[in-house]
Amino acid sequence: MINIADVARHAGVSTATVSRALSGGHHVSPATRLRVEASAAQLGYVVSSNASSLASGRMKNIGVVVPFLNHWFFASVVEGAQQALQRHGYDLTLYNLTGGLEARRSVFEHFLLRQRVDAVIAVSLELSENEVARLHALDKPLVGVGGPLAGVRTLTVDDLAVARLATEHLIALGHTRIAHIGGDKAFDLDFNLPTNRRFGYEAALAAAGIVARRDDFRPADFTTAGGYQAAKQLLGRPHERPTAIFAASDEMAIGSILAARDLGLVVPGDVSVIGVDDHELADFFGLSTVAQFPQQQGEKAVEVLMQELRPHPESRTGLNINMPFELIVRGSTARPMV
Amino acid sequence: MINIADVARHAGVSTATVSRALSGGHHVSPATRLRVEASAAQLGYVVSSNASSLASGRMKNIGVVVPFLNHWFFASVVEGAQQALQRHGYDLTLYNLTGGLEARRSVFEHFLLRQRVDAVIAVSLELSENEVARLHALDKPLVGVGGPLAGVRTLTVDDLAVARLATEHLIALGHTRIAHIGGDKAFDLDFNLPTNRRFGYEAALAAAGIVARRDDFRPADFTTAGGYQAAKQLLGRPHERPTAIFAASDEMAIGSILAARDLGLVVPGDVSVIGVDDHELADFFGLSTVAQFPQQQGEKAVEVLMQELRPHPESRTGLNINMPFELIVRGSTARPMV
DNA sequence: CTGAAAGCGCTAACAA
DNA sequence: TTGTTAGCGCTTTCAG
Repeated sequence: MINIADVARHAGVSTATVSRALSGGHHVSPATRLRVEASAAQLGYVVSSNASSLASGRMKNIGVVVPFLNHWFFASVVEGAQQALQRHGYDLTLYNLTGGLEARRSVFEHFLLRQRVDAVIAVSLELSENEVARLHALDKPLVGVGGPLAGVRTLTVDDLAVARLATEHLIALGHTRIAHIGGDKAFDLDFNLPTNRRFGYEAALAAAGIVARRDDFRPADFTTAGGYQAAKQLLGRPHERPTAIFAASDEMAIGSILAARDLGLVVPGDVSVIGVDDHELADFFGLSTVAQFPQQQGEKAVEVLMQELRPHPESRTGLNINMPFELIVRGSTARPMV
Repeated sequence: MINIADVARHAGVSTATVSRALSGGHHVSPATRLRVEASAAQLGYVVSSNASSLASGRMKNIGVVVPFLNHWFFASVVEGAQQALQRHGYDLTLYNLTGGLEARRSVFEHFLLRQRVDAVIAVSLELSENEVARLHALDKPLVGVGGPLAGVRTLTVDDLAVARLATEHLIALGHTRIAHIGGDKAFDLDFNLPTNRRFGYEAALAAAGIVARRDDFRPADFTTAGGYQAAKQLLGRPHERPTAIFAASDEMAIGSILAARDLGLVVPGDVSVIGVDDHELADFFGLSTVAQFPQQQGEKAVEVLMQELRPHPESRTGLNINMPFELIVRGSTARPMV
């Protein structure tokens, strides 16, 4: 392995100059910088990140923690973050908490603290105060994606507004019997997104002077199968069948479409269906939805972090950063038949 | 930050002893080991991985390279690898090549060579000889998942056998008009899996004395939408409609099921459909399939690597390691109606 | 603008 | 079994 001394010798300068020339290039004359760069390239020199980190305290590596990876949303966030980091010359070290409580503890007690990362991005994770405190104690910037995390800079979409928008779309089309498939309690524990979306739905109804019937809400588990089952119950009722369903995720919305079909109902003729996410299958199913952009969220998280990692964090944004969302109307929503 | 010297002082031993006690614990008396461990715990000491790596040459970190993350199969492999690595006390640094050629070069020229990783796992990636050579030159073990990579230890499922098994299942049920939806040329570039699966299909037919009709094969892009379109073509033919479809992925198989339904055909009454993967939606759609176990593949890749990373690699397995697969029969396949 | 030299925190000979 | 000590390769004052 060829090291900084080799380059210094080859370029006829000191190792200090090589270091300076290769990192930022401040306080080095253009001429020598060029010479050093040429030597480095010629010799195929690559800095040893360990030595560099040890000496400088910068790791050029950030930790990303996700609950699981095996899910469209999380995978997209990570992918976005990875690409953004790569542009900045950073590595991404991935931790996923699928392994349960033990894995979680081990991540926080050993891995994140090994001084491997400059900062941490926590995706859809409700960190305990203890966990947050630990990170803060180490002076490691932390940004959250999609939770609300006490005292932590977090990127969130306004779930209430998202749900309101979706519901308003249905109301504007003329629907008055609008059911909602939301998350069950298990999901509320880790991020109270289901509750927020339900509130948004109810707020939109209320604003339109519609009273939400209690049995027009059904909890499910955010999967296609869960949405299917919930929709079957909703649509199979002999009386007062809803003419529209707002599902809190596209996967549940797709389940609803399939449930409607299996009951012989036509979408959107008999039931309109709208979801949230703009999942990769949404287009195929012609599903109207409120898109959120997970990849972009990952990228943005990185930008925020880079900001914070700079010596003098200028223009720090507020603690809560609102991410965009957008109504996408496809074929699954239409005016109700009279 | 509290360091090894602090622990040494607290435990009344030298830093060398602390180092030994905390890593493996060889050549240390049980008594002092206990004492050191107690001190470390009490002080909240965590080794600086940089210093440790710099001194030892071991990074305790492995690089995983995937073409994209945003896909069930890759995400599952990574998840499996991550969990296995965590058990071994290793970190996982993720590289994805979604960014195109430039990103790819940058990964290989800078990131992987920064001496950050002890080894590399390449998932479904056709590495160039140059790229492989580079890694070998650095003495970095490399294991592939799901390609065949020249000169590299690779985990593969026998795609030919997988396809044969699926097709044989249909033949055994009595089908003779069996269509195949495979991958198009674009996919063959990166891993010639589509070709292998097609060969397996043809081999099974040939063994049963069935001649494969040319127009019973349709290429698609491994997505649900692609499978849907291909199946529409296959099933919409006025004459000699196939009674069964073998799709090279579950997503295409699901597309086929939906296409059949839209044509008013009943699955499996009018058409049987079988896929490959055991995708998370397979169960929901009652899809018969040949399961492969991506998570397990990720774990296995780690085991192989750990083996190789040990001082004296015992019992090295062959270059090609066959991964298991399994026929799972659900409701989408049945005897053809006579 | 450039060089000399002191660490960064740990591991691994080597000695004891 | 334990301690001493010389690096690992780089960054960063501090001089010049």
